[in-house]
Amino acid sequence: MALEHVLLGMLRTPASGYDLKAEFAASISHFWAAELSQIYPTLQRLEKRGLLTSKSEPSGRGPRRKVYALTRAGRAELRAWLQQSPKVNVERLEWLAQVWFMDELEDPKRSLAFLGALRSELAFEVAALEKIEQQWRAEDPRYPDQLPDHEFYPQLTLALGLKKGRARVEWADECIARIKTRVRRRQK
Amino acid sequence: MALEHVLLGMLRTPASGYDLKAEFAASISHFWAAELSQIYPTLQRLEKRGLLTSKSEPSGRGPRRKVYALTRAGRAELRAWLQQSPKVNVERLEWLAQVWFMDELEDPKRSLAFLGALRSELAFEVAALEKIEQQWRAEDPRYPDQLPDHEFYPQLTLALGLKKGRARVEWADECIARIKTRVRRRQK
DNA sequence: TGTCACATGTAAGACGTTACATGATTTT
DNA sequence: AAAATCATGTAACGTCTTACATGTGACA
Repeated sequence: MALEHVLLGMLRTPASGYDLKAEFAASISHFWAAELSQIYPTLQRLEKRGLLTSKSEPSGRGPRRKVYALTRAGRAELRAWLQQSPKVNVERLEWLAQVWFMDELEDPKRSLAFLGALRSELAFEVAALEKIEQQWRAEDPRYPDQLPDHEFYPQLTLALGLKKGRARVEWADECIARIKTRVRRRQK
Repeated sequence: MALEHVLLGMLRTPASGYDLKAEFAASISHFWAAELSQIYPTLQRLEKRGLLTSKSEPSGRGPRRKVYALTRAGRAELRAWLQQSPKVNVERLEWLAQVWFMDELEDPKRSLAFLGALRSELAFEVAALEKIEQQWRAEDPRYPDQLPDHEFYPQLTLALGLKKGRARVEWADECIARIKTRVRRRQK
C-alpha cells in the first residue's frame, strides 16, 4: 500500500498520527491526503509488522500522544519502495468528465459558469502552493537549487504542483475564451 | 458515484459493457478508467434503478451482447450531475511521493534513473494523446474550434490532457538537469 | 486443436470516506 | 459554561483491483 510507504517516509522524524495528518495538510496536500480514520489503523498495522515502534508521551495539552518511529526494518522497507520504478496510474477527474459530456445541457451559459467555478478552485490551489513556496524561500536563502537533498527533492514535487496548477488555470481560461467565441459566432 | 454518471454519459449512444470498456481505453483514458468487473455490476445496478434499459442482441461473433440505453430518468440523472458544481479532489500520485522522499537513498544515480524512467512513461502518455488528436484532426476539418458541441467539449478535455502531459515531461527534464548540476557542483 | 478476440459475470480483498464515540485541556 | 483544539480510535459504507469462472465463434 502506498499510504504505508508515505507514512514510513514521514516517520523518519518521529511523530503521532495527529501530527502526520497536520503534515499532510501543510506540505504534501498537492499529491496525497489521508484521514485520521485511515492513518491510525495503518500505523497500528505497521507497528504489528515491526516496521514502527511507538511510545506514549504526555502532550502539553490534551490527552497523551502516541509517537511512532521507524525501526530498522521500517527503514529497509522504505528504501525498498523508493527503489521501485515509477508506476503512473490513471487519475480519475470527475470534473473533467463533466466537461466531456457538457454538450448535453445545450447551454453555453451553464458551461461558462461551470468552467468559471472550476477556474477559481484551481486558482485557489495554485495560491496555496505559492504560499508554501514563499515560506520555503523565506526560511532558507539556498532555495531552490542550493538546498540540501532533504529539502531539494520535496521542492521538485512542489515545482510540479505549481507547474501543473498554473497549466490548469491557463487551460480553464482558454476554455472560457473559446466558448465565448463560439457563442458570439453563433449569434451573428 | 461518478462512474455511474460517466456510464450514463457514454450511454447517450447505446452500447454494451464490453463496448464501454473499449471506449474508456480509446478516448477517455486520460481522465477515467474502469475494469469490466466494475462496469458490469454498475450497469446492472443502473438498470435496477430504472436509469437504463437493456436488450440482448446477437453479436456477429462471440456470445450475445447486452446493449444498454438511457431511459428518460437516466437522462434526467445525467443532466442533474452535469449541473453540479465541480469538486476538485486531491490526486494521489505515488511516484511523486517517491520523489519527495528520494533523499533517503543518498544516491543521485538512482534518482536520475527513477526520473528518467518516469520521463519516458510520461512521454509515452503524451504520445498516446497526440495520436488521438491527430485522428480527430484528420476525421474532421473543423477541428478544434469549429467542431459541433458534441466533439468540442471532449476536445477541451483532450487539450488539458496534452497541456498537463507536456508540462509533466518538461518538469521531469528540468528535474534531471537540476540533479545533474548538483552532482557536478559537488564533485568540484 | 489451440489460441485469440468477443462477451458477461462473481468473489475476495485493498483502499478510502463519512459518521460515530470518547475524553482532556485551553480559550472565550 | 460552551466552544475549540488536541488526541485516538471503531464501524459502516463506497469504490476499485485482482483473481476466478464460463462460454462462443474465428482463424491459424
